[in-house]
Amino acid sequence: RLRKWQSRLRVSDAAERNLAFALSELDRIASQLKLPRHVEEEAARLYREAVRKGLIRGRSIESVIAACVYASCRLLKVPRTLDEIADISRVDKKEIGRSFRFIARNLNLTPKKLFVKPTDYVNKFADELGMSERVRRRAIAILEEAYDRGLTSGKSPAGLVAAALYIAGLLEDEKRTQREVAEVARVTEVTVRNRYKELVDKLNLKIPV
Amino acid sequence: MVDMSNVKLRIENIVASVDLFTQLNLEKVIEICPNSKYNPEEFPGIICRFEEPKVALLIFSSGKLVVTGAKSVEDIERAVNKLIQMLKKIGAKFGRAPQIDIQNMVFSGDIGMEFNLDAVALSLPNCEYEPEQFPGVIYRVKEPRAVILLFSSGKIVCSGAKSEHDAWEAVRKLLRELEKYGLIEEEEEW
DNA sequence: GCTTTAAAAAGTAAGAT
DNA sequence: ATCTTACTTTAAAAAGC
Repeated sequence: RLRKWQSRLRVSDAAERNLAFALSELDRIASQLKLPRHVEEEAARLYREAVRKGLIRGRSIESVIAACVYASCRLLKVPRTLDEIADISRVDKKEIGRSFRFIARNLNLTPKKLFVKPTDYVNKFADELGMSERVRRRAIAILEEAYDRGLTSGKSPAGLVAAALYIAGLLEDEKRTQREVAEVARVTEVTVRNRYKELVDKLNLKIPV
Repeated sequence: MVDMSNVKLRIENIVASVDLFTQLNLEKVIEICPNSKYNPEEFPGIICRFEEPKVALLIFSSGKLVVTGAKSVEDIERAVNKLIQMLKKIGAKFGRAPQIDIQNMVFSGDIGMEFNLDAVALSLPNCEYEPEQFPGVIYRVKEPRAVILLFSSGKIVCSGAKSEHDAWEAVRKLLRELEKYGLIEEEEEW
């Protein structure tokens, strides 16, 4: 009888210790990324739900917490790249991505709920690049036309937004280098260049020389 | 009825598990396998490659094998028989015919139509689409059990099926779902 | 869970020239 | 800048850690 009691206490002890560790890790990531409180709270809620459904088995607490942070950002439309989260997590991007897809599947986080409009990424990157409202509008118009022309399926949203901002910068005389847009979007210059070429070619954009 | 007349499937890889029903001394087996690798510390089996038929074999001391890279079931049978002939020279005894089980078949294919994957992901239930991580939509078919990767070009990859018939059945189910949610007739209106 | 093997799809990445 | 090579995703088995 007493033994059973003790083992239960031990189990709840371990569970509490794990939760405390998870929440402290969440706090660390949230503060470093300067995430709004509601995003951190949603990530905590997702994590508790994942624990309740036994989704942590076979995965590290750290990768699941990082995945919950990313999922929370997606759900609440607070643009953050997986790279930014991976930078401050001890777990690598690939592992966080796996945990993210796993919890998304099991917590019914559908592509629809997780969809973040390119517009939100345009604003985030433009903020970091100090670009004007005029450039943002232009970039969004380019992205909309690209979508209508079927040029965006399967492509990295970050790469597309980076290229659109690069082009909009040239058109509106607020140039930023490919290196600068690539850096904020966390893609390579080659990706920006490839998207840029395709958009300029297929949308017949006239770039001032 | 779903129109499958424009759909193509091509076999790319077959994985089979095989039981030779004979224990093997891998140290002896290595010496008769030309291009093979054996590092028990990193992997318990011998990794052996045949050029004809072009397959890769994983050989275990239990007498069980994994044959991969084949493009046909016949290739697997030929590879297994070839290995058996080699093992006989090294003194292995075979009391019964090997048991070959097809475990997985991978196909590449084409649905013959382009897709707006954002639209597919929005309406097709139980699918995954994370273009930042992988360019295709991932769709899991329960029965027959298989997974299909759908790309915007309409090209697909179907894996997990245990027969060509199952692969076609899985693709048929995906097409039924795409049709059900109005994702088939698009084309102009993206 | 991981290790090893094969193969395709399309996109992105990395290192070399 | 462009090329080549390589890695992301999917499935499954083998024996052992």
